[in-house]
Amino acid sequence: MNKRDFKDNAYNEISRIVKAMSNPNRLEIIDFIVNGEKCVEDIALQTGISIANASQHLQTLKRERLVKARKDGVQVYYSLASKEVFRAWKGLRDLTLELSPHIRATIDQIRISNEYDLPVTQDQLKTRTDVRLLDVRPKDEYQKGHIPEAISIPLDELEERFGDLPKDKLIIAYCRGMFCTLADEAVKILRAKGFKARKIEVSVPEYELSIER
Amino acid sequence: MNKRDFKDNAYNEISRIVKAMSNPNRLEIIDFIVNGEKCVEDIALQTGISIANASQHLQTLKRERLVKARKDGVQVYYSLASKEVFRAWKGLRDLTLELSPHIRATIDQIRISNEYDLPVTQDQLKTRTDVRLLDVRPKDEYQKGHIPEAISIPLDELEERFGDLPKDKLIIAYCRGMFCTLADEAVKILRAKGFKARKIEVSVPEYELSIER
DNA sequence: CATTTATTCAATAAAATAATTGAATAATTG
DNA sequence: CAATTATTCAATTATTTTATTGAATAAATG
Repeated sequence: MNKRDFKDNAYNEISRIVKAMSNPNRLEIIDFIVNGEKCVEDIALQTGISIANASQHLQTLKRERLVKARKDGVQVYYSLASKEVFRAWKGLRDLTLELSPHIRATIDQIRISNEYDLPVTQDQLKTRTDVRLLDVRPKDEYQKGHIPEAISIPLDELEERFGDLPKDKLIIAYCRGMFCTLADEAVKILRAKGFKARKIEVSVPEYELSIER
Repeated sequence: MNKRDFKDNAYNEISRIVKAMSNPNRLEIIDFIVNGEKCVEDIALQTGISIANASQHLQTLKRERLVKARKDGVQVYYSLASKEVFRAWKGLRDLTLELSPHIRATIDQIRISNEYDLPVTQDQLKTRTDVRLLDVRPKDEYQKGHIPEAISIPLDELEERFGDLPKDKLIIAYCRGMFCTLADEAVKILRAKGFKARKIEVSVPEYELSIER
């Protein structure tokens, strides 16, 4: 094999992987299943596309080995094939946030329109003892992995569980990450009830990646 | 703006950036200009495509702000817009190496067919004093940035400069990175002349990234 | 100012790709 | 066996992508 063929080979292979990630629906699927395996119906529901379409997108991702499938009864659960897939996804997401200031602005706007203070960074989190970390994702995602010390109150149970939360501490809510608004909504509700509450932008996979080094 | 519109917006934006990176020629261009700015002709020559085609691909990358252009007299020099672009590229490359073992195998085959020992890792590099680090890229790339302690002998000057290299030390050659064969060729030549020589896989941008943390 | 050189632009044509839908199929469970 | 769930298939449609020309533009040189 000559030099040119070798290079063509390599760049074509990368291109195929990148093309598999280049569709908005597939990007959203990746960003969703990062929080734990999900069946096709969950994914269709979350992304607002048809089940057949979701299945097809999942086949595309599977063909390129970006996701793995686990059959449990009649359902097939999909999850990311490896941490490396998450790293690549995060690289692309962070790049886009740098290159497209308007996306960053939209995120901030959503925060501001929900009457937010500045977000809390991950570093601040470690040094403060006057806070209570709150995971507002669905229970199953919490059970598959969460940030240490976090308690689980899924957003739709929040109204019934105000009693489990301290009034004197700052409640720091997190959810699925950058493009998820669960924690934003939780903070809004908590503030209306007189709690001190904020969102933190870090998600579980990002937290886990950050403690690896 | 509702939740769905916000998400569509975000994933569409990422998708546009990813699509700009999804073409094999553009991936090769990115991987090439990582080593310093290059004019259109250089890029066309390196990738084996026409000048008009190279220019067109560069416009696509520029439109998405992945590369920046600097005009110098009659030439336009292109380079990556930021470190974040390199990080994203590296994420995709590393992901592909994990997902496509056959690419890794091809790289190793090229190494083996050139009679190589196991490659030296970056960590080993720091602890050894019995080595001489050799940058075999074109002079201009060395001048734009190189690994500390490395001396510059472009591959096409190697035959005339054997005298500048020690016979008693291990010569560790590096070039543009994973898919570049300059260092492989240098090692082959050096060994034929009785030098102890190896390639190291790390490139300058990867080295710089690694010392950042 | 005319010429040369590098790059971009515009238009074309070819090719490939791929997104979506609904119906059909297959597998599992009760 | 009926119901549920997931996957595949085929057809349609749309869209995009890409390489190739040759002309246009811009800067430098004689």
